[in-house]
Amino acid sequence: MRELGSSQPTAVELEILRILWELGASPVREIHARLAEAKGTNYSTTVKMLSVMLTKGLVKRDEQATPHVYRAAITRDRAAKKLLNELIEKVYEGSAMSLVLQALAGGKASKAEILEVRKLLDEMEGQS
Amino acid sequence: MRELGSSQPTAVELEILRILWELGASPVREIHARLAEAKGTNYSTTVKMLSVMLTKGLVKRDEQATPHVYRAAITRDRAAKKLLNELIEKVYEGSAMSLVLQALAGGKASKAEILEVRKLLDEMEGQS
DNA sequence: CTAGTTTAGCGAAAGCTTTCGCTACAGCAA
DNA sequence: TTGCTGTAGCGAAAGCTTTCGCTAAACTAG
Repeated sequence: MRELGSSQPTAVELEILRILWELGASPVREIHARLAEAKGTNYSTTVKMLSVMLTKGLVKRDEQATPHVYRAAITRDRAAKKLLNELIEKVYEGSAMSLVLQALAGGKASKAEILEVRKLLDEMEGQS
Repeated sequence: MRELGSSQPTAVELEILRILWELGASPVREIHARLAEAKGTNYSTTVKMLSVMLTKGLVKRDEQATPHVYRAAITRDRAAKKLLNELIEKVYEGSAMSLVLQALAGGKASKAEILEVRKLLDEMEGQS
């Protein structure tokens, strides 16, 4: 019962994705440097993780280049949306707004950001 | 490097929490009925999961009552906030608004919900 | 070419989560 | 009491993620 090409990234996988989103396409060495900095893990571990992620379709690699270059197979925004939907589904059974309210109630939004949200709300109301 | 009493709920744990949030405090039998319906797992599994969750502090139980009654140790909103913060941290390194925009852009909000968000935004601006 | 370094990968170990078999005890029924 | 049903729990198996040792191939310097 596994959906094709849709595994959710696990903890370490997400950590690697974040590095790739930040650095852009990179060779293992660079990715490892960042990962080791945060977690002190072995080079082999990084290589293995990337190979696992390749199998799962979470990253792609250019084998032409030497050393091989890896890049994220999904954008940060798409990943966020996926994880978010999962979260909404799991915790609130589908009510996105409940979650949004939670996030907003967290309170750290700047005026500029609030304005941006308002703008989006306007658009949404205009459409519906 | 484990924070005391702060394990994040795993997949099945979250499923059980959701059942508890819905039903309120319940005996194993009830929880199991729901869980089995969704996943077809064994009664023993449910009991074990609850005992694991008890150890982790995710649920509490009244042992006076027979059969024992379990209830969630955190509210739905607190759990959501925790998971959300984790998500924000992992994916956007702290910018809650980026994520909120993602959620809103999902688009399924009703007018009533949008209004509610506006109200909250008003309050926030009033305070700052 | 040769030795040393970097890159790639496999397979297995370690560590969680999830699953269940088997045991035991409590309460109720005959 | 004896047997039956519902409840509780332990310990180990199964399954996934994460880790690394060891091997080998590719590249670089001398």
